[in-house]
Amino acid sequence: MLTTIFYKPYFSTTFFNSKNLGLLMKNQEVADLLREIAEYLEITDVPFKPRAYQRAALVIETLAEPIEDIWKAGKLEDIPSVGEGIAKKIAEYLEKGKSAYLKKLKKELPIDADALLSVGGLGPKKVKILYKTLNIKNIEDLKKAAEQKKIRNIEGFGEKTENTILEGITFLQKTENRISLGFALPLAESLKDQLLASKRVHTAEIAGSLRRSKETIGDIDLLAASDNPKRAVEAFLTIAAPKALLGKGEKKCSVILTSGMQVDLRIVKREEFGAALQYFTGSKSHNIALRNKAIKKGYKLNEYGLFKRNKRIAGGTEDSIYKKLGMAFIPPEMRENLGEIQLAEKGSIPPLVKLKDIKGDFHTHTIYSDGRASIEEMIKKAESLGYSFIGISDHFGHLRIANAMDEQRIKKQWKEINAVQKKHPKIKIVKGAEVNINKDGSLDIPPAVLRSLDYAIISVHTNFKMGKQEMTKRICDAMEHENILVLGHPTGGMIGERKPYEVDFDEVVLAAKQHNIALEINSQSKRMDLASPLAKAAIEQGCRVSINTDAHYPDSLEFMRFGVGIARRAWAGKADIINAKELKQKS
DNA sequence: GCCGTTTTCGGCCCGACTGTTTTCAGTCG
Repeated sequence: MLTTIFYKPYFSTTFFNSKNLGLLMKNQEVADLLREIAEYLEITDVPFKPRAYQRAALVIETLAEPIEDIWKAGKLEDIPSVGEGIAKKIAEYLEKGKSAYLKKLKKELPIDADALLSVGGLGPKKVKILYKTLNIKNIEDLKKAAEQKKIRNIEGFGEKTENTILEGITFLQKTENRISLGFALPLAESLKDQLLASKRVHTAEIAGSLRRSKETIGDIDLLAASDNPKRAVEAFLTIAAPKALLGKGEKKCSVILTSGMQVDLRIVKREEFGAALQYFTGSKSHNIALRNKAIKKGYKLNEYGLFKRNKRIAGGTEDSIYKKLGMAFIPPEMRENLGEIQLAEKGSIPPLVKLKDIKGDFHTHTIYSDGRASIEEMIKKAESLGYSFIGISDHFGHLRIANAMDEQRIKKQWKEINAVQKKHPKIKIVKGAEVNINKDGSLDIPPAVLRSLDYAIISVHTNFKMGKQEMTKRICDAMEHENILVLGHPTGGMIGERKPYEVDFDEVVLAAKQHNIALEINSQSKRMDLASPLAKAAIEQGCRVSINTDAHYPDSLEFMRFGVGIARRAWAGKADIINAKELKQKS
């Protein structure tokens, strides 16, 4: 057995507190409830309350702690933007699973507010008028009225609005899903590069949730600086060749690409670029907090700059804005209003892991299982990325669909690895395997083979639908085995395809920490698993993380940057990432 | 309904674009 150790085993003698991280499902439910309340209040024209509910929803959605725990601890009102009134409604919902307040609102306004408001071009005011004049309560009513050309006759509405509504309804049925960062980023980069090449802009940058490296995004936000915005917009339209034009003006333009992706382009002047980039990177919550800081200092912050009275005092760069507000620069990935502003004010933004810190990749496949390239092709690519090591982790066991290896084939593979290693002495090739966790928590590999590996990645590929307790026990039992380095794609979700399995994530984190096993951030476009809120929670608990690509092709090794983005959203430093350090030989 | 190096009361992010107006309300991000 080649004894390579990857990081110093540590074992805390103090018992660490168990915080039930769960999968934060309830947080989303509560956020949805508050948002729905806000919608009804908005339509009934209640002043200021809607925004209060929306703010609270936004905060709860991004909490890394289960709302049930906060409630049980009697600390709901400690959550920013949650006061007495909203705390009571949350408590009632968590206790009874429903809200009397929402029920009352729905009784007073018996319409499907959520659905109607999700139609593009329809806001609270129009929904209310449609209900009052045509008794439109849901999408079916709306569609019928539009098709019968009844809407155009309402005062304040017209033919165009009616058509927009009809288009909005069809669009609604088609686009439910958010797109993975892995698919959206290359597309956005290509648009940006072409825009730059057109020479119609001085500079261009990707903004929005994409720049914040969010695992999934709703649309692409592009920002460009130009002295001739009109020509820049024209150039963009030629490049994007959109299927639909949602809006076009002097300074901005919104389109739907043939892929169904929405792209928003905004053009600003050169001296405004930093302020605009800051503004359009968001998040909304971060920006509102930042703007309030500006107001308190007697400034005004908008997408054109930071102003004292009417004089611009910053705005050319993002850095200049944060500086003038008395803060350290905040990396885009951290801008979620989760405490980063307070850290920046103290000047203690932690150094986040960078792509260039990554020394190797532990999760890769070759033609020995379901990969599409030879060992040497993968090694060459890894070398070109400047890696000092690469782990080959083809499937082992009985996983037919992945062409998993048996004992004979893995021995053949080791021979080939040894030969390739000789040809490529600069990069260390480590012999791993990805092993399926059986339904009962055993591993689909003989103990002797497991021991002879340099390391194993264990992961769930079968029997996704089992009870939470059963799944938790299955995974935790599997982690008891020796020679395991990584728990692969720990929640099993596939973006747009499959929900994560049910598991008590806190227990998984505890077991991983206890057995010195790293949790994976799998950078495959479809996986992005762990996602950043869970990765952040795991790291806060002292768990290590391994950022891997699960590459099945040489070029897929470049997915690493998506995983690094997620890790940065999780506030991970170099020390939290096991493959951001060199391999160490044991004795 | 929330919040406070202006405040326990009186504020609440703000600018672009669209469509329907004929100077602006509504929507969006």
